Amino acid sequence: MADKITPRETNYSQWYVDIVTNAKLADYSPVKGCMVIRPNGYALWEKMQSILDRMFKETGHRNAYFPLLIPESFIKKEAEHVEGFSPELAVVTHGGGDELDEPLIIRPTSETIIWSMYKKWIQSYRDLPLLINQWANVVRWEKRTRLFLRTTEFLWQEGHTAHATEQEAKEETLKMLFVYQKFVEEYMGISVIVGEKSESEKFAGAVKTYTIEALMQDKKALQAGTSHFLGQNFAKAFDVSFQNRKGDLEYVWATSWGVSTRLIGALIMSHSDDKGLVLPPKIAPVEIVIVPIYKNNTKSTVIIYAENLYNSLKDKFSVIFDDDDQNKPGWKFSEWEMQGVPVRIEIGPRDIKKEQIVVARRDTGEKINVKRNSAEEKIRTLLEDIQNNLFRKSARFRQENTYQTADYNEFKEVISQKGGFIQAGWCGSAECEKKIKEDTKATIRALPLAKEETDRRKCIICGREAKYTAIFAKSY
RNA sequence: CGGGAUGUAGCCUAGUGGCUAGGGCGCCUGCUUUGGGAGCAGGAGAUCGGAGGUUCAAAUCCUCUCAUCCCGACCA
Repeated sequence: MADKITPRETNYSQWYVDIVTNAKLADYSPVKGCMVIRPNGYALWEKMQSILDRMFKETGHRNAYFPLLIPESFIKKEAEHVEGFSPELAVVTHGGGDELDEPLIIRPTSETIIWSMYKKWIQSYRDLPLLINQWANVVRWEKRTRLFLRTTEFLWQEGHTAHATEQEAKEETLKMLFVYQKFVEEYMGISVIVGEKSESEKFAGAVKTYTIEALMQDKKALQAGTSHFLGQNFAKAFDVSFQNRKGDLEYVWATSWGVSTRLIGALIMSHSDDKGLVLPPKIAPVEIVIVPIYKNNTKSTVIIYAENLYNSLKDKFSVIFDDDDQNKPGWKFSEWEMQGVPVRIEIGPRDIKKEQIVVARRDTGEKINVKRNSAEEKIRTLLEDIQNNLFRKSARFRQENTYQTADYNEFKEVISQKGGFIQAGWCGSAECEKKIKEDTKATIRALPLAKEETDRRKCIICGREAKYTAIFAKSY
């Protein structure tokens, strides 16, 4: 059979599309730019949700749900916010057969509706902090869409918090940024740069935007999560104030932070190979698949042996026993590899004789023989090993594709020939940032929080004193 | 929103004006198989993306339109 997945070398974009469709993660919808998330893709999202949701709750947040439809006037209340989002709004003009008095927008994000409610809920410092998260869908009318990475409608979570002091809101912003970092690195196995966004790249309406940036296999950057310090911008726009202990009225300080189904795209482009999806065990909906191998005369023996193993594992792992009689083992191997299952167990008559099982790992393709009586322990270790290996690979990849330069010609050379992250000095001016973008298509992905010792004290463009060490890259 | 490509069965595809649109995968039935995408036999499935036009005759030519992908400009 012909290969279903276009090799990365041949066409990286097509490879990505092939992975998504062949692993049955998503499919195109009848509406342009929208996608259907299929059970395999949705199971991934549910897994991410459950881990993140736990982390949000551990940091004191509660879930709520705000409406999909927002009065058009709300979005216009914050100047930068409206400017940023106007081009990508979907607007509802009719309802129940009649034209609406005021058009409704479908939320592109929920700051405005949430802050209109916070106005009602916050009067006193005793009402603060208010720590709310919501899991929702949002719609942004995009010119160019790509499965998971940028679709017209997508799923995400958005945290919206209100605080009595600037300091506390800033701490919250960073706290959640680090929650994202932990989640993406420890669970998704993706190494990220943690940093602040430049003025031109920050969220419309934010005072400061922070980001975790990952590097995909094609050496392009992907913003994997953002956390914003909103200052008092929305509090002022929606007149949300509180009385402090002294009885004075003050505006509330705000944050918002989100990750989306785009993370699934990041996951695919970080770990997967030409055989299909590769999933880190901690995020894999199915950790183990057992494939029995038999001839007619050995079938019952093998099935019983395999079923026995399945029963001993099923309470400890997420495991599937693929006893489908229609497909041959080779077909199953390919299929489960395509779907990214981290560990495959093969059991045939030869193994039963030796009281062993064959264990194949998805990340390296390596097969090992494991004694039946130590199976559980070995598999547990192996899953951990795969998880660690994927993260190490991701970290090494990012490191190996991060360059440092103080010379603009070299900068341009690296961006166009190699890709990856480039660390360089930046004076902080929008002009220099713009020039780089025009020359090379690279943007500032982050101003890393971890200040590394560098000797790049000059701006890569203008040669003036550098205020920042910036990470540049072409991005999604 | 510009440039390019593509639309023929669930998927891939042959078919540059001429008879009943051909093949592969998948699907259904039966038998044989099963350690890296099995074999044989039989079977179902297509108003050729849509609309209009040219012609004795259109999947094929023309016009319009819709959709998707790829590449750019804008964005989680």
